[in-house]
Amino acid sequence: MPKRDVREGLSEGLRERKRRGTQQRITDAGLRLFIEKGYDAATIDEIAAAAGISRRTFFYYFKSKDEILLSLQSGMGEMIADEVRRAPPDARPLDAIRDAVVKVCASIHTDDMIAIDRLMRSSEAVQARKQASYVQHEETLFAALRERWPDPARSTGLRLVAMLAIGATRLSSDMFSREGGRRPIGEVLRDCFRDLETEIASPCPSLASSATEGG
Amino acid sequence: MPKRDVREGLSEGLRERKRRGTQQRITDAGLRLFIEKGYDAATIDEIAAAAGISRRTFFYYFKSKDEILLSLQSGMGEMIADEVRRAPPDARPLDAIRDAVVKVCASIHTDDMIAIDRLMRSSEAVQARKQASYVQHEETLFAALRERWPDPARSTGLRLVAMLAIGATRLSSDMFSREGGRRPIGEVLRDCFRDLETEIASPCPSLASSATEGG
DNA sequence: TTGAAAATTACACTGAGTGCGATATCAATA
DNA sequence: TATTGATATCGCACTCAGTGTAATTTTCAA
Repeated sequence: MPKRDVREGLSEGLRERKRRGTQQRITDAGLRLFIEKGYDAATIDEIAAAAGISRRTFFYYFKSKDEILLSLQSGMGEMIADEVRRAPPDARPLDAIRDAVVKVCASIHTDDMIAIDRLMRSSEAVQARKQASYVQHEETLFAALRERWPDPARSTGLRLVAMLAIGATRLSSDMFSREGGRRPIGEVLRDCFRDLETEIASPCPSLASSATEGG
Repeated sequence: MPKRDVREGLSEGLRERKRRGTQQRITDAGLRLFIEKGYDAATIDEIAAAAGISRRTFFYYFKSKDEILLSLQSGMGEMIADEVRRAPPDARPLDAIRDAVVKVCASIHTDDMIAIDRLMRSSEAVQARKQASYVQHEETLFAALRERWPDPARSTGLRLVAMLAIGATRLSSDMFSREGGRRPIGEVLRDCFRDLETEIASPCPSLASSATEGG
């Protein structure tokens, strides 16, 4: 009698526990070695050895070396999207996202954030993949926005708002890291979004604007 | 008599001509092979052979395989920035950028654009580096914006406007490629920027939307 | 207990990218 | 013309990331 696999999420037993353990050990070993010797100098052989597994098993857990770093920020997009889904329906999308981002970022260990950010900066390829993961976040967020404000006429606009919001987040976390975390991330974020609104929304509507003027 | 090295840009002689020729041959060979066999399957050995050079010389011209593709869109950022520098000073930044982007994109062969876009989509690493190059464009554009509107208080806002504009460009070129180039790129771009303004600038768009409800 | 699925491993292979050193070519000068 | 220095070209050997394959062990459910 099959015991109804509905309990999938609970205690998947030894297998699942081991799996999580191994994954964690790889991440820890990787992070430690990256910090110790730099991203490029730390080889997969070393990481695998430090994690107590074989080289081949590493690739069973991670598709590539940079996934170690990428996996650390993979949940962000979903977390922000979830917050947005909970936003009051009469809010402006941009406000809803700002509040969501502030809330999510507040829940992250800032020390780790700075360390990881520094690491990512040390390799061009990783840096590039990080940017790509932001695009992923944009799309996740966009999906949430469309659920909240389903009018298809607004779709493209919402896509851009998602871009913008993730962009502001990117800029904020950048500033935050470069400042060494002196100001709280929430504050940096709010400032960014405020500056954005000042720049976009308010500048004198009196000026002749969108004339299709060739130059 | 040293002939005034000021003429650097003109006909730097045989050496420079050869150099450009080789670079072009590598690019051509690479592009052809990428299209023929796919990005991953085309090896550097093959590309070098097809370009009539040695494998080692390839790396003298390009830092890596993906640089062949990246080099094709490397000028974009500067071109847009130059256009922005020429914009009337009373224009709104976002309008200035939009016009600049429309102008620059109009000068690009769309067939190539679509082909290259498809290629980039075929490799995650290249895709990632492409995103990274957009960030580069953002920064180039931001520099131009700061020259035009130097008020330091607006700096962060302008940084975000640059993000936004490049984002709109990214989205447009994405839509354009996915549409297979049916609509002219300039039109797609304008629509994007218009949708953006509608979504952002208007005080409360959530109430007065024409409910074009679809499935 | 048994059998399927998941996890782990070794081995061999391809291909990107680098370091090094040798040789060739260009461009200018004595 | 010979010399010289910078720029190009090339071959070789190396490291390392990532993959394919196939064999072995471990977990888990029936």
